[in-house]
Amino acid sequence: MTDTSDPIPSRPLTLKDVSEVSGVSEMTVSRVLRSHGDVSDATREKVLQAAKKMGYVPNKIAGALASSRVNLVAVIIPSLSNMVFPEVMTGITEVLEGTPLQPVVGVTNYEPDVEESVLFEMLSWRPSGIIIAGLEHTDASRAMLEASGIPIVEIMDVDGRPTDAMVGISHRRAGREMAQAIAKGGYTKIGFLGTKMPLDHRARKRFEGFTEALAKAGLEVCDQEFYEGGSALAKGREMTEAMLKRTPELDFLYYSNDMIGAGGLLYCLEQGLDVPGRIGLAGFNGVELLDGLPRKLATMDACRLDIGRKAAEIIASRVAGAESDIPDKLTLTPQLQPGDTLGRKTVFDEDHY
Amino acid sequence: MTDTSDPIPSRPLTLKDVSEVSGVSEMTVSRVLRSHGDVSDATREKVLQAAKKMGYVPNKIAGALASSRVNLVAVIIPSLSNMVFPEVMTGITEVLEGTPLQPVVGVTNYEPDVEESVLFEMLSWRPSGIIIAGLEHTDASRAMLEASGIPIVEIMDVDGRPTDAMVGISHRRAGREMAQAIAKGGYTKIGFLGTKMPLDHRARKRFEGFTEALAKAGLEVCDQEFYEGGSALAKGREMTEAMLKRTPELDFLYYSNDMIGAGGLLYCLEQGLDVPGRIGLAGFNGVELLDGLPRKLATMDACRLDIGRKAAEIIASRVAGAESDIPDKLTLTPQLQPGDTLGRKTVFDEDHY
DNA sequence: CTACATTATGTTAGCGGTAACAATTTCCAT
DNA sequence: ATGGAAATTGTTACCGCTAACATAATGTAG
Repeated sequence: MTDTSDPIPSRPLTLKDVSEVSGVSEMTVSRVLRSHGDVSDATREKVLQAAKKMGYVPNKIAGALASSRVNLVAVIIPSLSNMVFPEVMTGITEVLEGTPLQPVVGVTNYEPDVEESVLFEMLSWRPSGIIIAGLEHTDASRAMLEASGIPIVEIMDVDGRPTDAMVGISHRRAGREMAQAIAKGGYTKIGFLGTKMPLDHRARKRFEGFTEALAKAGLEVCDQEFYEGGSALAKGREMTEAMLKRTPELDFLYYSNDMIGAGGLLYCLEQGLDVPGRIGLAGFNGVELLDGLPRKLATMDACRLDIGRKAAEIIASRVAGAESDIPDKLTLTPQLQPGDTLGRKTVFDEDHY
Repeated sequence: MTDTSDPIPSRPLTLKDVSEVSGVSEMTVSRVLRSHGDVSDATREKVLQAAKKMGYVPNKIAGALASSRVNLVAVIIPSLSNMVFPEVMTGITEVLEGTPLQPVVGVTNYEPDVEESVLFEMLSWRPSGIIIAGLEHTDASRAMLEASGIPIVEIMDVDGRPTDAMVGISHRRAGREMAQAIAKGGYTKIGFLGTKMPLDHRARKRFEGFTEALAKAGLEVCDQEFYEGGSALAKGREMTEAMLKRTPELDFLYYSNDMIGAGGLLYCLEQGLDVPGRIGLAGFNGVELLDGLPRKLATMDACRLDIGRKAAEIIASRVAGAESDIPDKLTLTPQLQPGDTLGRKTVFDEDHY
């Protein structure tokens, strides 16, 4: 496709090269390539052809420096390996595709220090906006965010004070609602299974809301267990087994995410336990994986797609300068999906378990 | 942390600002901040303190332009939402963390046109290297890759000719080996379930290798079904049901990925089918999810972590200029993991199922 | 056919850093 | 002292592109 007749193969092409070939000034080439300003059809064609034939790729670094405009949006998230953030990314990408903006992802592994350095790294590219997970950051990170002077959207969580804009759900409330549903279901001996939480603030807040609402209903968490690393599905299975052996009287298990919940569900079904009669189960997130399970695990959708979309919309509208109609602080409301594992209704007969 | 006494809040700080505050030239500040060249301890301290206190964040755009060095590695992959690419990313990140390089991800959704534009976009930032999934690209993409003059590693697949370097497994061979194992297991009526393949070349190649080796064994695929979108686990379940109803005599199902395979496995177990006696099952990828399933699905590890690692190592060593000992074309060899669903052996008694 | 708006192109001066080299200063061995 | 190497700091000229302004070409109303 590209012209291979060029005797000097290497040095990347510049505007000048294109301008020489097409016989106009660099500025005109620049205008054509950015479709900015008036250029006659004739020259436009000439330039486009030349650029294409030569295989010219503009240097955004130079462009960004000259125009101090960088169409990148930094997205800083804790992890890519659970199913939640990829879906947020999908939402972001979806919206940003309709704009000149482009997401750039940084991953922190839930570590504040890593977040700090990733943030620094990203800011040094002078992005047009930042989408960052969570409301908890190191002092230095917070200072950088504030000093950056660009739109910032903190996502996932709304239990706290954002630096700028915020889109998410209340994990405290999510925990509370689940606790209420459990209490209403008549369960009394409740176990909790989750990730080691010191760094996962959302999981922690759900747990706090959960215990708080349980307490209001005169209940408490009778047993709990935490894990780290490994296959979440297998962990859910193992932990459930361990917990039920240790505390057989439990009649409800609340999992901090759907994956370990699914593992627990599979375990309980294999054991022939009556779910949700003998024991109820619930997870959190609403991952689509659940659709394929033998029985539908109770869960609460974390609104991941929407969070991504709204966050991107806020950034996009701020960058476009338009007075946005999207509120700065947006609280989405997850719906509790009782599925087949919460509430002591009879199990349908057509079920094979 | 940062000094809030500054009366002019906005305009991002530059080297000059730092140089004025610390009373040395911009160049010296630059040297300190890059720990490059000789600077006396006294000035170094002075500069570092000033920079920190002011909250200075260097402008990499300017730096990159001036030095024509950009420590970014473009990583172009088809998707983030299945479990395979995040793991590749993990491998890449792991290795790159020990270098000044930073990965930047672009997602193509398996669409060649999107790949082309993502590639263009990325190249316009003049990255130091490219890691890109697959060997199939549009002519224009290929031309850009060749013209870029930077190290390129095409990953996942080795069945074809790379532009530059290549790390992956032979999907044809993976398909063949699975077919051979199935034939050896004495299965004869084989069904195939997979994604709609026109765009997923790796899945296609596995399928080709699979049918080819089956043919050699005098066998053929009796029934096949393809899906698109939705929850893979649920799809696997549905497709399996549909296929077994349509073609009940099937005694083996080969799935193009573990997720739908897992769905199929769950379905078969629910139906009380004797697995792997009455029917054998196998997937592909070796996702850790399988560890939590009631029975271990036969699969073949796609070496994702290693692919990511090796690809990153190749880029890193090329960028460092060192004559690398890593070969340019690297073929990893996935191991067939028969699990509990391939081979008509008895299921172990200590198993709970 | 002038006069003035309109459109099309070119020129100049940076954007904020860094390479390369120049100019100091410091430190020793002589 | 003293010359010269080593260490430290500064100066200059870009990197490749774009904003802003200048200029040239074209159109068009009076």
